[in-house]
Amino acid sequence: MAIKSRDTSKTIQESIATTHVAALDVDMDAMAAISNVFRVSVLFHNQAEKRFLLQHKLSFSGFTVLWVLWVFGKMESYQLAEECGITKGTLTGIVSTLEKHGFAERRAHPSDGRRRLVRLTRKGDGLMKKLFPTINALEQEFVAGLKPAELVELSRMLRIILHSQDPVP
Amino acid sequence: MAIKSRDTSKTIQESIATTHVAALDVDMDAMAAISNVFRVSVLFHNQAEKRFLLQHKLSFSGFTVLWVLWVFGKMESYQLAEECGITKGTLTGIVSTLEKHGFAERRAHPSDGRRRLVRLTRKGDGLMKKLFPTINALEQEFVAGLKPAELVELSRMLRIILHSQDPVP
DNA sequence: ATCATATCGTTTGTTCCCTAACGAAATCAA
DNA sequence: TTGATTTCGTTAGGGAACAAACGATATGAT
Repeated sequence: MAIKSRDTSKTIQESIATTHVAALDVDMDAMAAISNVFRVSVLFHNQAEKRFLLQHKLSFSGFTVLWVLWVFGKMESYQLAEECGITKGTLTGIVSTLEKHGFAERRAHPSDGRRRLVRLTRKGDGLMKKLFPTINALEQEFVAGLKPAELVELSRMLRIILHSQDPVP
Repeated sequence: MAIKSRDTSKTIQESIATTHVAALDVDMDAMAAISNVFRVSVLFHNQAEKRFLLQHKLSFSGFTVLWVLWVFGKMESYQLAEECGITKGTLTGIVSTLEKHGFAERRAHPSDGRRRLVRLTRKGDGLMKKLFPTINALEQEFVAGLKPAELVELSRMLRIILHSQDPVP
């Protein structure tokens, strides 16, 4: 059985791309880093959907919305959209889908007739209790090849990127 | 003027999430790492689309297809889809959009009547020559807060994750 | 030569995602 | 109090994403 963990070689795609743009004035290291962030992101997204989410009629986006509701409790739509990183128009569709499957519900705001409150149903809460550890296990599986110190270092570097892109108020 | 680079503190979202799941048996470091990979990915995607791509009637996916065509030359559809990490059905739609805007074109395969060859038009090639350095500049902007050695280390760790998820043939 | 199977690109149907426009409700001004 | 503006959530339209099914073509076996 071949040992495949701790393989740090370039992927095929990375190698070909590197060769092709070698003549241009390009920062290869920056390109490699961002490209690999994308690949990990897409890979995790697909794995999570196929292995755990779709069998519950849940898209990754739907799971994200449920997760935010689970962590923050009931929320108003515009906050929820902000937190999930999507627009309010998109959120309307996702919450409608979640409502159709009985995972979330909309309520009227007690004092403001324009606003709606979104919250988990009992069914949605139960689903999250079951699903969250599963997703976390997948996260562990993804980073299993990294040493503990490396893992912390990875998060730290990503945070540097995130903070550097913070909108200046 | 506040110095905001090299900020390695947890984001607000990370803090709240951490507190909420503290009681559960959860690997916080794995959760933080994957979550932050996602945030960087979404952030870059949105910035690239809004600042450089949409003005050319190009989606991020469309740009990806164009990029692969630019690097690999003309390709058959099924290879192109594979390389872009999307399904062939999705690729049909994207190539149709690219064709509509004159960036790419479909040709018949010389010997196999089922296959199609996709390639850049002159207009598409010119667009990539202009766009690629711009995107690379955004990549540099994103990782500007990292020291050169850290940047290399970041790519290395992401590759470990990618290779660990390689499908076993 | 014929029939069965496999492969390739497209189409179909659902969901997601955005921007832009809209109606309802709240707020503010005069 | 009336009228204008702002702030909500929803809707509309287009592109993107997937799986599944569908023709057309190629290839294989008999």
